[in-house]
Amino acid sequence: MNLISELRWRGMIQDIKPGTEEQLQKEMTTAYIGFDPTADSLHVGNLVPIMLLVHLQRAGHKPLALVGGATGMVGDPSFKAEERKMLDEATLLHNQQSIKAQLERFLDFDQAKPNYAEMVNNYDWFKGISFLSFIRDVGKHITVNYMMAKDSVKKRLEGDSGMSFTEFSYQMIQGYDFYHLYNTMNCKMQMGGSDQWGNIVTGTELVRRIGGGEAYAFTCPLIKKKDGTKFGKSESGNIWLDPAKTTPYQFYQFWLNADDEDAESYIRIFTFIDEPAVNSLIAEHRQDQSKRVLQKRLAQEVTTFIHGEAEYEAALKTTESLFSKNAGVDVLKTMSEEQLLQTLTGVDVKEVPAAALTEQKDVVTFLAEAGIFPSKGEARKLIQGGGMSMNGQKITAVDQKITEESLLNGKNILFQKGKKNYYLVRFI
RNA sequence: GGGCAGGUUCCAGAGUGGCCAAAUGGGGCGGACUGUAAAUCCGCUGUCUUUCGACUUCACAGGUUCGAAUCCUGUCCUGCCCA
Repeated sequence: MNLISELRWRGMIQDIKPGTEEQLQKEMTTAYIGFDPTADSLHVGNLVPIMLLVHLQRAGHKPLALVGGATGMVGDPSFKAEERKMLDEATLLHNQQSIKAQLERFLDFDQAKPNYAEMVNNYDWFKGISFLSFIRDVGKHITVNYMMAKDSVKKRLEGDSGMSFTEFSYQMIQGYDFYHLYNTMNCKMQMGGSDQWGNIVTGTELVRRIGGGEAYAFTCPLIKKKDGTKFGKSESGNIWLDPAKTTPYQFYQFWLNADDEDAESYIRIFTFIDEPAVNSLIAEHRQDQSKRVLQKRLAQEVTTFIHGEAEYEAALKTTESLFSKNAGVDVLKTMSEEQLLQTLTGVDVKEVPAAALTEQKDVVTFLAEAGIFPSKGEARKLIQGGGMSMNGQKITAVDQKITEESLLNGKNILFQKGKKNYYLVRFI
């Protein structure tokens, strides 16, 4: 399958340099995408670049994942309102290693394959370059006028917070990455989100002006939610790929909660389901949206891709027991503690000393001490707002006591904060 | 280096001596409705606190005043213009 036409029907092509498609058809092409080491795990926002690399490799080309050790020290100003805080070197190093470990699970690094994936870190080549040699050998080839004409830069120039020279330099640094990879690894193509287009084109310009070579690129539209809010966040923050940060159950829930409209584009972007199958799923979805056919399939595919089959099954089981109408909490009551814990895999567990039971604490104090709320004030506020349930029953009084009678099966209490946040309290 | 305009709570943005924990909008959270959706409506949104209230905030440091986000002095930072 032709990579570009595959990505095109999925709605994953925004800008594309002329000749890119021809290049891909002509020969096995090496292409790269950069990842920012801003945290020690990738999150769902990074999923699009990952998908691009996977598609690339499946189409027989060679993917490079670049971890931005150097660029991470500078910070991309593209379309951001303000300069971001800098990370220290130790943190960056730690983050790079964690990200590398994650990426290794999605791409095929088997060197026996002609198009095996590779990982590079731009810090490796930047650490040896002096400022003087850089501005002389590289800076010479790009005019400031050219750099300032970029939309990403213009926005900051027009804003009222200014832009430091450090940030302004960013596109040169990233551009040089491309040039470097072109020279050392015969990498002829770069991909990225559409906010990267400006930076990417600076790279192709450097390849052309310094080396006289031809480089290609395309970008993927940024994922937007229908309501315009940022993709990849939930009430509790980022959705991480690291199961220690976001449990597979929570991860599954994130996708299951996709908006009806968004689900139609997500299923194309975040799964590998082929076009006819996607079309029939969408048709089925439109017939009766309340069944959430798309969301369920989407959540299944993505969870399986990231966490594996077994974790998906567990997440599904947890979801069914917590949200299904006919099962619900009543079923949980009949379970042993072991069954309960197994059923509720991925739900936040809070451990509380068993002594707390005999002290007849009121819910507010109890919840604050159990760590479900940061303070009594917040616990009270939410309870008064009617947003807190215990074992499936709404808590109506702030002075309700927690005693042994509150126990679900003699051992635990299941709390529900808001509509979708569950906490299992275990007494130890 | 000179001139001008600014720095307010998550964001935008009012407030220019007491009625200010600070309008309004956005965002976030919660509730009702529903399909664990969207739209709509309602509530909460500095921290702690059962109520009263206490404490910390309007760039930073001092000062004037019974009382300052608001006035004065200095410092730092930003934008625009000039050099």
